[in-house]
Amino acid sequence: MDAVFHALGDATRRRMLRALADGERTVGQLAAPFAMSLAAASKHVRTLERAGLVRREVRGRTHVCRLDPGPLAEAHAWLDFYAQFWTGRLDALDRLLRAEDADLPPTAGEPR
Amino acid sequence: MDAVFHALGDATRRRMLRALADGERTVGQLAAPFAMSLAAASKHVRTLERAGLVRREVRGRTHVCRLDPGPLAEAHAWLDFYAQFWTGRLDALDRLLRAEDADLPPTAGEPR
DNA sequence: CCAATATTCAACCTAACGGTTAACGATGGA
DNA sequence: TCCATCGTTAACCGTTAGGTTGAATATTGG
Repeated sequence: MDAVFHALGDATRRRMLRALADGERTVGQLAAPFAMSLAAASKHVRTLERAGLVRREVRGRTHVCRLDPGPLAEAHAWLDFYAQFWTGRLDALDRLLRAEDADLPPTAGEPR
Repeated sequence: MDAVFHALGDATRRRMLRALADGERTVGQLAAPFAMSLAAASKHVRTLERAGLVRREVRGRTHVCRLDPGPLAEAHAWLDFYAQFWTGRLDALDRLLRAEDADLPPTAGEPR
């Protein structure tokens, strides 16, 4: 999760993902739109790969990348928890029910 | 967007958000569950604040924080674009239609 | 007024990030 | 075979991140 959000926290990498949403891309193709060295772009691809967002297939001398949406789905699901706060119906009971599966219970009942 | 995903890319800050989902918390209350100095926790709160995820109200000598779900909704919407890849119905036409409002068109039509 | 509390600030450390350039390895094509 | 291409690796650089400690600031309560 850390790695996923960290990977998404960079506009270059987000744009690479957008490119991959249109289909397979080689590292060179992913790098092309950016005013940076291929080596730098290669590092971004590796970051996406380590986050599980990209899978790579070495075809000859080119590395073909494709999107792995799994971690994106997880991130989406994580954010889903907070949907109660931006959708109109933020029912207090509903929020309380969902609070049961929170990360930790160290800051328990309503303080102050 | 960079700041939002970056803020989410740290487990400490994600847990702080979870705490805030249960209601207002002071900086001290947010810091309590963690084995780190208050100063360190204070930095995390500031990071969340700069990302727009937290709003702070100085009440006397305590700083009361509450969740601002706006940026979370934006992040959620950004990820929504990729939902087509993890939901069963990844219709090629649908994907093409959505691709129109992509970040940039530099890597245009299907290469290779 | 004084002391405790809540929080930030400043200085410092180490590690990671994002970028560069240069060299290397492997592949593909003439 | 020779050379251009694709991509990674390594070394380096400046900046940022995340943590510490210690001092400063403001507020509250007695």
